Amino acid sequence: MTRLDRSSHSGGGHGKGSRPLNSLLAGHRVAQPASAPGSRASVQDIDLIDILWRQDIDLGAGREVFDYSHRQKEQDVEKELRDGGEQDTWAGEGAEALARNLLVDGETGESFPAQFPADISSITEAVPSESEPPALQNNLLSPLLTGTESPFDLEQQWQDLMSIMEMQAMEVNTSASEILYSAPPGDPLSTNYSLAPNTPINQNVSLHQASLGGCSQDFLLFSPEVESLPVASSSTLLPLAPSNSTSLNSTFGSTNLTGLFFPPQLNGTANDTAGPELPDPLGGLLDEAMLDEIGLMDLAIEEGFNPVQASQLEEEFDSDSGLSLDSGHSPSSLSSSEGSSSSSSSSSSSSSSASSSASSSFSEEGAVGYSPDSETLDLEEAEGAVGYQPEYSKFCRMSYQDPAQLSCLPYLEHVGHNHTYNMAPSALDSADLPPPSALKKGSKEKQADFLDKQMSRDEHRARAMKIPFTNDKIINLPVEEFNELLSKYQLSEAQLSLIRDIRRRGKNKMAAQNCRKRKLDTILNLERDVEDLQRDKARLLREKVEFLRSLRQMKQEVQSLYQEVFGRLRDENGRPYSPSQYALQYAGDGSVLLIPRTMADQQARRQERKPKDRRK
DNA sequence: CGGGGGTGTCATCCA
DNA sequence: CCTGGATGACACCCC
Repeated sequence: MTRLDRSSHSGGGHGKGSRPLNSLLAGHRVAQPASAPGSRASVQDIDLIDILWRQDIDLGAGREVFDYSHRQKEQDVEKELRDGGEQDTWAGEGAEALARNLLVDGETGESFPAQFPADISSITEAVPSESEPPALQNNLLSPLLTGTESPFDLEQQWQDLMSIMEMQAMEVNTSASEILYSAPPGDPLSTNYSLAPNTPINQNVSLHQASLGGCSQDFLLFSPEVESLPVASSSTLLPLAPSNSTSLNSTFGSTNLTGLFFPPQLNGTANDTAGPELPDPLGGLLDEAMLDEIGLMDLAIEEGFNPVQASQLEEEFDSDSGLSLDSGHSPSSLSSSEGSSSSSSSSSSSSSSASSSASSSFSEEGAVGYSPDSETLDLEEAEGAVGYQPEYSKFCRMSYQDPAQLSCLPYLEHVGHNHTYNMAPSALDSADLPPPSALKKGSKEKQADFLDKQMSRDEHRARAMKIPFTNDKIINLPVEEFNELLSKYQLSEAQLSLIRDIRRRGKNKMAAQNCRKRKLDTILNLERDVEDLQRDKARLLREKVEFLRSLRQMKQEVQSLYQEVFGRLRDENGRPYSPSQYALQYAGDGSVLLIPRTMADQQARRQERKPKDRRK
């Protein structure tokens, strides 16, 4: 059994023990599709990770740090969406953003609409007309939408949105696209959303503009400076008089907003052509829309997320406390390498290969090392070698690989893979049987030939030099016993030298095997670590999206409240206030003030400049 | 035939 | 100094 597992030496099996490892590695790096059963990272997972990559880019971390074949795959997918073959996706994103009137921050790699400043002004100032419902909406709603958010938060949201959008765009080409665009039935955005799966970026543009535009006013309500505001006059501070608010409700009802989110003019080009007469009147609303979209995206993410994997993630998040733990799973983890040779258990739990698990079986470790190579089949030595193996187990140190397991079936070990190159011609000539071509096809000769092929170089040499004991012993005996053994025989200098070489080579051979195995395990551990980190990232992203969603919900509630309050306000004549001329401000002491728009805008601008100055 | 993976070996460092 | 483990580098083999 174990010997079959550890048939890496055999030509036919060609490393059954190690092949899976490499296949795994290859699968992660290049060949295997991410959704292949053997692959642990699904497309969705990778996409999520990509989102976080982008955030890393925002923070200045180069994506190439994490770049793997995932990126390759993603690029392939994106190539279907894009004409250009950008090397890097976010470079491509930047190009695309430019194409859609976006500017890309060269420092952060972040995209933002080129006309963003204009939008702010247009939103805050260019909509005085009361007869313009969208403007009213904007003026009404925008203060509430991002009042608690700094521009940075908004840009973060923007980044999230972009990332998620891109992910969506990618997944349009995948089977998950249906899932992605199946929004909850209750969500009013779902219809619009599902209608434009192929133009997410355009939506992004408008949304972003809207969000940033709305941001400029959002300080009104929650401005900490409200108290210090030279409130125009007592006349502007009006009692909140309940009255009919039908017009406002019909105009500003959040349920109606959805229809405004994705009209044709919201596409980037449409915005350009729309001109000043469409000064993004939906700014505030679109901020909301963006949040809605984020929520949708979140849903998309969550649904697009491989459910199995998601649940897996949940479990693993709970169970995985960190990389160290994970690496602990692995027997031959980096930390274990120091003591790996002294403890069989250190390699027993190896996740990876059959060979490692086989090596954990101590009973089979008997002749760790060289013995299996052939001596056990040496007719002259077979008895001694076989009989001796158990003893070896006492003395031999454990190794990752235990060639000993092959000792019982050495023919499996060396079928078709005899490293007799470099062999000294003299030794070969003197030791070898006549070349196969010279042999008749008798069964005995066949067997001899076969056995001969099983012999390693050193065995041939040992036989040629008439070494009176097995290479197994030479290699695996402890020093004392080894010397004792040597002393028992009258050996020539050449023989002694060969024996020493055999011993050295044999030990080095095992060491090399261990070394390679360890290296492989290290790589696997690192890959696992990477996967864990990716999962962590995905989890964090999901949490973030969740937070954004709840934030959006809160904003919606505040917005509704704002509408409700504002809609009930009446002036001295009993008429409702125009949202374009008045705005509510939330004072720090909990009171709500009604102030003229102009004042509110000024204050908003003041608020806006402050962080900018601070940045400078 | 060339490349990739596995293996053995050598040289070297180090404990 | 000897022994042996670890490892990079190289050569070879097999597929």
